[in-house]
Amino acid sequence: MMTAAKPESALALRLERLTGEEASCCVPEYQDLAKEVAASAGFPEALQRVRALADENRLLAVALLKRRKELCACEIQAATGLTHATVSHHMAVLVDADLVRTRRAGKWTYYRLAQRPEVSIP
Amino acid sequence: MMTAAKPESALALRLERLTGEEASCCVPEYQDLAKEVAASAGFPEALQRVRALADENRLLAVALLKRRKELCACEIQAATGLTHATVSHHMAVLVDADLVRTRRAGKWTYYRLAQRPEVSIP
DNA sequence: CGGTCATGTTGACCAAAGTCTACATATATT
DNA sequence: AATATATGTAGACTTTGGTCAACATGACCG
Repeated sequence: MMTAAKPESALALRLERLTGEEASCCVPEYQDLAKEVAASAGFPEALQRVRALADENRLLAVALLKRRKELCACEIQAATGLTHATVSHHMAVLVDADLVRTRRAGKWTYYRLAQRPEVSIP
Repeated sequence: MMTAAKPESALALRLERLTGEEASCCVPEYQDLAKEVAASAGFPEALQRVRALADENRLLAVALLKRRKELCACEIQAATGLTHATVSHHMAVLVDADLVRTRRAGKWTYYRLAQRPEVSIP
């Protein structure tokens, strides 16, 4: 189900590395602020959401789901012209980001937008 | 100034390629809908915006700009721990996407959020 | 059951994008 | 002018991530 690993963000590592070096003007202040923001509740979620939308085909999928309430995987495949494997991958990313929900009906898997598919700056 | 080329979207090419082949269920319908949506006014802009935000450091930058009204490049460098070259690159992406504006004051370049830095599903 | 259809999963390939060093430009200061 | 500071640019390197073919799963139907 597309496990989204979070192995110690590169940003956090870089900020850590920077600590103590050349404190030119107001480095520590902005460093602390950055750490605070990056560690805040909404930041990782917001990042995951915008990254999920930052692909032409995934954005198209959610845009289509905004117009048709539900679409099955094969319909999204038809709309995008991708292989079913790629469609499955993309939809998993959207589901992981909680932008899309799934409903299983027999052989078919239907996708629909989550209640609040909004994205915002954290 | 970071020219964002738009060389005949891969999606459009794939949709074109698919036309006429194996019209299984309702392929043409969703194909047409997809083309219509992808070609609509808001789609390319929305895609550019979410892609601009879909990076940890750029999202951090706009999140900081949401708290401090203005930041100069060196402050963003301090906050992210990146080199000034990389910061310059990232901010250019945000400016290109019209999420951030610049103001030049002597040696310093100040960045602030654009009036409507919202992102939405097209 | 055995077969077919719709979908999920895995591994490999490759293009896109982030990052850095080195160099260039611009503004201010002495 | 000459030097220092702040930022932009160009090229190379490296990682990320989109894509597909091949295989696996799961549900329906004869």
